[in-house]
Amino acid sequence: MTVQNADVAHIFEHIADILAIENANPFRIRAYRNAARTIFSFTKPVAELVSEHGDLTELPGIGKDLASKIEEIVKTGELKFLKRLEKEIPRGLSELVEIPGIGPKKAKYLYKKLNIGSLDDLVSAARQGKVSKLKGFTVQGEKKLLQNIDTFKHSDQAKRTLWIEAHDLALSLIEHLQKIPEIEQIEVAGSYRRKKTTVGDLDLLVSCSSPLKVMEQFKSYDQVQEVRAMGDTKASVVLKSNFQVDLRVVDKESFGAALLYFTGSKAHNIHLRKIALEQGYKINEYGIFKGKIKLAGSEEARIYKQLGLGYIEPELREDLGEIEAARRGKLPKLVEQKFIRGDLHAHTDASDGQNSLEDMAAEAKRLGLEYLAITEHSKRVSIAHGLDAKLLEKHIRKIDQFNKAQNGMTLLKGIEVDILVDGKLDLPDSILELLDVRVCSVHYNLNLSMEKMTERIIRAMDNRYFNILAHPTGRLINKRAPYAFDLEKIMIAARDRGCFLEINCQPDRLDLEGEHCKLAKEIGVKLAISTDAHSTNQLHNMELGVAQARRGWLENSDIINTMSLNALLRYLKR
DNA sequence: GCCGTTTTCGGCCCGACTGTTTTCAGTCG
Ligand SMILES: Nc1nc2c(ncn2[C@H]2C[C@H](O)[C@@H](COP(=O)(O)OP(=O)(O)OP(=O)(O)O)O2)c(=O)[nH]1
Ligand SMILES: [Mg+2]
Ligand SMILES: [Mg+2]
Ligand SMILES: [Zn+2]
Repeated sequence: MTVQNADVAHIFEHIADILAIENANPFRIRAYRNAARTIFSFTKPVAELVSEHGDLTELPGIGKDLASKIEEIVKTGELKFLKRLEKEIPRGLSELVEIPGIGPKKAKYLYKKLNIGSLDDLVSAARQGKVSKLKGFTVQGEKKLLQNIDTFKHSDQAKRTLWIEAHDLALSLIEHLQKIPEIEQIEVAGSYRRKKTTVGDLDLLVSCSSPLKVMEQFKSYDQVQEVRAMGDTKASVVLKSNFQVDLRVVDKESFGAALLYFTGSKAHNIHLRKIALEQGYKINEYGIFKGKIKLAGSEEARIYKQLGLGYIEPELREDLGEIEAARRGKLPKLVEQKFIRGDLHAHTDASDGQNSLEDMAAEAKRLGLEYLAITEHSKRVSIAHGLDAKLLEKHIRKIDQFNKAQNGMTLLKGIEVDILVDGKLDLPDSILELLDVRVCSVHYNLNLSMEKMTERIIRAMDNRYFNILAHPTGRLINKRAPYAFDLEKIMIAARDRGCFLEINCQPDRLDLEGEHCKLAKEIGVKLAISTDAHSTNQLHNMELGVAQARRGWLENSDIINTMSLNALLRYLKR
């Protein structure tokens, strides 16, 4: 198995943790964290770059030293430098800093004083009351520590919360807070606002003339389990679900600056603040300042403007080139929900959907769409009552019948046809030919080698009736990793054959997601944003996919379902 | 450890909350 970017990133993060415990230069530590972030979000495998003798130092934050370390990791699968560090600091010690309230200094202190080298060591020391006797700890703190360790052990740290679940919670929290009439503005910031597929917590920002009231109301939310911190302007609670919510309250003159700060990302903030310094300004969550004079603060856009930058949409704020683009006036004009004219992947009760064809069409029309493709499963997916050729013919007639009635909404004759293990499609060309659009997907035999899976999909694309590759990576967030295949090769093959890839809008798929979209744009393959709705409600998920497209810098022209129906049908012909 | 149309050395974002720190370090956002 070749070394993945995520593996390299994890090694650098681990090094940063150890160096922090060793009290190394904080900027050296940051350099490792920055490099980890850069590599993690780099769209191409660094292993590939190494084998092609590419120049790793062209990546931001990667210099000579880190480049050679990456090369060593890719070539040997390990890093001598890390081995050396691990001899000095036990591996378990970096677990400690995962516990809220324990940072590198306390971890080192516990190690020095009590020889605590792992979470288990810490638990037994705390149970014996040894921790509370140390300087900087209390009996109460010791109790809380044991609780925090317990919840940590019982939660899956790898699991972040789906954006859509955070969304429901956010609505409920907002409703609760808005009972305070003095509240002027309220916004959910953080990764939620940047529309990441998953979030680590919720970050709420409020402007209000009486902050104390807001803090009290926040604390009284009935799901609050624990108050982590509670000050004059800032509070942090953990809910019964072990989900953290942060609240920041500012006055309205600072709302824009605070929104900018709280939306992040952290890397975006640091980069903006660095530019501000270079221009003789200072940015904090209260505004942008020249000396003591506040130049702006109530609106985000005015802060960007003061720096000579165009407004940067939240979805782009990852410090992945958006600030440079803004400076050069080269920001993309991102695709928007209102430009989406149709949906190319939906199911009805003819296979495993919940609603009738008529209901789905009516809802799509209500949502302002011009066309909706009905794409039932094919026969291989028997648990979903996939259609065989005969049933599909019946289905085709039904759609023709529907369209005759001129409903102000055109249904497209489609199919979600399975890509079989040998790369053949699950239905004969003679029937595929009769359709307007064919969505093709892999549902079975997921454990092929990378080469076999890539070959399988490309062979399927060789079929001239192949239009759109559905949920291309096959991952299910928090449940199933993407199957092994070469996404870049697939994108190139699709582009060269006039095929397209999907941004599947199901909340636990979001497949492709933002970073993949960026790669698609670089390669030049166009995408379809499709809900894969199995009910009328799920037709509303379009905006989740649009958000991912936006995170990937995509514009209207990168998305085929921004086209009019006639243009699209011509475009699909191969 | 990285980086550079003000620099190849000397900077590297900025502030809130907590605890016992009597003047600030640690942790976190
Ligand atoms: N300037 C500055 N801002 C920060 C720093 N850490 C966090 N922030 C800002 C930017 C973050 O997006 C925002 C919220 O912090 P979070 O820890 O909740 O991160 P975020 O929501 O981006 O990701 P998440 O999904 O919650 O892990 O606070 C920092 O060290 N400096
Ligand atoms: Mg957050
Ligand atoms: Mg947060
Ligand atoms: Zn489907």
